[in-house]
Amino acid sequence: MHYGRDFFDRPADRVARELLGARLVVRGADSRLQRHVVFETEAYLGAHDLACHGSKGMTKRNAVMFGPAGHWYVYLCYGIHWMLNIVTGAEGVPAAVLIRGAGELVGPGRVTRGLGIDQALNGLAAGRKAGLWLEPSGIEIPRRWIARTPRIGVGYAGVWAEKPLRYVVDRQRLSTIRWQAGR
DNA sequence: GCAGTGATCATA
DNA sequence: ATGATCACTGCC
Repeated sequence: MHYGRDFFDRPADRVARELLGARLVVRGADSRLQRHVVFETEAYLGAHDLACHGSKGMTKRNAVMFGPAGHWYVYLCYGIHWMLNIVTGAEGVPAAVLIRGAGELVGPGRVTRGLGIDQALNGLAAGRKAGLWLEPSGIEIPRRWIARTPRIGVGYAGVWAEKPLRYVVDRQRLSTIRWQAGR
């Protein structure tokens, strides 16, 4: 079963860390499923977080962030790249987790390009109906394999640019775990 | 190291 | 209507 609203209805930094090792599952046009293990995420905490889109109030673009947890927030960046986020926390709190890497897809723009994701998913609840969801892997990632760093590309955000809200698990080690788990 | 890309948003 | 901005990528 996939992660639902309860899992995402928590602080974004907590969700971002716990999504490491989870599977991002997409149902393709041929209805086959692709699974990609999430290895990099970033947390955007809410209106007080100056790197977060929600910090400037609600707009047409970011309205989904203010809605219920567990919905996809997808927007276009630099005119080319779709960014895939999952909304977290209480309704009215504009928080989300950006999925920056999963499986062989390294980088947030490559994740969406690789999976064929665009604005059609924006606002949909993560799940079977949307054709894209997250599910537990059952694998516990050792805490010491997780690196926390400042978020990428948010230099404009003052002190918030420095907060260690990017979570990365070493991909080499991740592949080792999966192999040990017998897959 | 930096150009490309175009929707979005504030300003008018 | 116009101009600045931008949670990035690929090629120099």
